[in-house]
Amino acid sequence: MNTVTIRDVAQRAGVSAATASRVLSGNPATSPEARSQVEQAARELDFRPNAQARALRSTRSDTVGLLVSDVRNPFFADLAHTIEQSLLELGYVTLLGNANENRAQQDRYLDTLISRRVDGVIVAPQGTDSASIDSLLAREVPTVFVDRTIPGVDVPSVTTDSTPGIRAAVQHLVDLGHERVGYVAGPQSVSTGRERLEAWSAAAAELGLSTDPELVYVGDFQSASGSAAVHALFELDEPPTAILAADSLMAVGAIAMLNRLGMRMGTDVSVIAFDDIEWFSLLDPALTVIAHSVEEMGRIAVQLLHEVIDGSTPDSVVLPSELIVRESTTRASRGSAGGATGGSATVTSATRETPATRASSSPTGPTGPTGQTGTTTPPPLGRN
Amino acid sequence: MNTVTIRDVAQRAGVSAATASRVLSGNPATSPEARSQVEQAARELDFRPNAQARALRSTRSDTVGLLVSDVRNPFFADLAHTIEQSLLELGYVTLLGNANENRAQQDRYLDTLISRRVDGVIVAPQGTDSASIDSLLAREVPTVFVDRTIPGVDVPSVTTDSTPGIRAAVQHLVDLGHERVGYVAGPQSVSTGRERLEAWSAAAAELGLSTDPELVYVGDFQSASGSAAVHALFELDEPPTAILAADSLMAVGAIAMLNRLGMRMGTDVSVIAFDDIEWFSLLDPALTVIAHSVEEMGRIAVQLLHEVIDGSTPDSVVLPSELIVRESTTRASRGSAGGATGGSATVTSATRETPATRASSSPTGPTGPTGQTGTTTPPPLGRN
DNA sequence: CGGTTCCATGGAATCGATTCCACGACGAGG
DNA sequence: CCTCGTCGTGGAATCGATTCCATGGAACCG
Repeated sequence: MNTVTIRDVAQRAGVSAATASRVLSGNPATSPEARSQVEQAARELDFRPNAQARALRSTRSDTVGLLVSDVRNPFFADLAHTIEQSLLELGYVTLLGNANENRAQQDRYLDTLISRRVDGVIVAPQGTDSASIDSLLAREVPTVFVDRTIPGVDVPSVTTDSTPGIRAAVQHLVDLGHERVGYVAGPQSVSTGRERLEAWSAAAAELGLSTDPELVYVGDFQSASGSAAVHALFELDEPPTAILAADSLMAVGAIAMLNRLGMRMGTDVSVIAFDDIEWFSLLDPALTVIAHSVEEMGRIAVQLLHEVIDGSTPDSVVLPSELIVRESTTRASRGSAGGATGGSATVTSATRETPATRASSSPTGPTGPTGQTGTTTPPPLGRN
Repeated sequence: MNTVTIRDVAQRAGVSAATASRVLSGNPATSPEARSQVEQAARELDFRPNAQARALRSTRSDTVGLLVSDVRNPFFADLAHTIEQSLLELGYVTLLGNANENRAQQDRYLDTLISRRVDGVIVAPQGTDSASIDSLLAREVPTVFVDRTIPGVDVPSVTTDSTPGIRAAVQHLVDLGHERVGYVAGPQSVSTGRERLEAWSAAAAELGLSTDPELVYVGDFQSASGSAAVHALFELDEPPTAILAADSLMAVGAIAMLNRLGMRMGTDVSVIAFDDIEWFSLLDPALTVIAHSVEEMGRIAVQLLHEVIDGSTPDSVVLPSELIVRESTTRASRGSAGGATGGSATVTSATRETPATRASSSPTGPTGPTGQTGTTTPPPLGRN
């Protein structure tokens, strides 16, 4: 590895290393001649400052660590993308790590982030406690939680309030005459898994769905568990007439298993997924979903981190969720009688989602606090 | 930021910094007492070595840069995932960057990777030339190309030979009676975009599809261009009866536009996509695709980089592609007469993909060289 | 015209871990 | 008993950029 140091640049420019450094870092205390000489020398030598040496001395690395649960989950891929873009605008480079929905791997990654002295960390945390997260906080590394939280750990966060979306979904299913609905829950070691299950249970009890515990299957946010859930739910004596999955990957697994079992989504079984993914509207029938804005979440996470790095302690933000009704939810069918879905191809494509089909959940006022420390009014939920 | 240095550890252990360093880096020239003392002190102080200082002195950062074109593209998300996991096993941390299918952003990222003195770089390169890539090579930074190459730049690479898959796809469409097929090409500034278009043109000419240039629409590997392509293709006087899209995102865009135009995939128009994505088989009808193994590609990329870092210059590897026939391709329909696809739901799900439906492309011998420097026999194509 | 301020500059210290080199102690072999 | 080799150890140099501090010259003011 050929290596050009600032001393080489200084020598070629006929100045000292100190002056060269000042020129290259934009320090105003430099003469025009020195400036042009150094800049030319740096260009000629294709000089790239050693970021390690710089960080060592100046205790800034201009690097932010981002730890997501699973890049292959489209929700986190989108999130990683917006966060990375926002950080780039602020001059930070992103060190992206993948926890694989696995606490050991999360901790391994956090340890290297600490070693690298990143300027800040954005985490979608696993589990309920973690030695590495404690370490992070003990060292006062600026940290922000995104999508998920850890109870009792006081860190600014951006999360989604799942309640309005789930409540609207339950209401929608009740309106369609469903009584037994299967719920494919996320892991109870993760805050979103717990909150969504609670919201589900509360809404089901209040709005009159069956609260039979057999109708709840606890998965792990990965697609295989969605398949397992559907398999289990349809072996019950009284199988459900609809399914609600707590994330997109489990929804994918669930739909795959429905197909395998020869059941037609929208006709035989209604399906709702949490998380709106671009291609969910391409399925036939198009999937009814509970949506929340990934872009918003990513932007706000970066903004919060920026404030934490600047020394303030911003309030946590809770974003709303909303139900988007498409075609995968229809009137409850007794036995396997066909539902009321569109039959011919042309009708199907004519009834695709329009703005009017959205049952939005009170997008005006702030959503209630969900155990967060401080809660500011959420910005309006925009779709890219 | 509380900071514990190796001197603090040494002092607490009653030894010098040199000895502490030796203990912590596993140097055998240490006494058992020193070892236990230092280890205990390090544990008590929760010492994390400053990776910057270490890298500065030892000229190793144990970090590899990975530059993909777009994390939101499921193909690259999967690729990033396998590469990251493989690198982790070798003790490297991955610095993931996103070029956004944009050369300026790619170069910006490569510059910071050079500054950080990463031990190696894995790139899916944009464009046909790049000052930053030249810089990389001039500095002799170990580099490997993945999925794509840059002509004339001699760097080990793992790529897919698109030819057999595309040829099989064309043959399949010819067998179904199609004559006019729309091809949604990738950007011609990217090697895969060029190679796939060439393979397409050659196969079309040879096997008897129309070579009308109006049937080729050049997109940019992102979904909006797939939509635009379909929009344009179906305004032709003689529209195509089938569509082949050169990547998954453009296929998504194309399908969305077909739906919007009220055309039913599989019935009115046959569709084939390059890249097999998990949920493509969930579409109804399930999508016929040209597949290649992401896991293989990721693993091999890491292995190549490992060899380059060790000082050898491994041969490039070319992986095969194969056609997987599902339900989105049916006999050519004249006008809008219905095709021969399954009508009832039960039949549809009964005819889902089985191993027997795969028309594999000579998986035994090595595929011919496609302009690569050296080409080794590709390993067998396994699916997770 | 003398003294003060301002400014560009270079020398040297610094960040924290690694590593070269020298030193003392101890055991073995002559 | 002396010497040589081995081994654990500490001091100091090192990596490369930044930054504190001192310096000398120019400009400015009374």
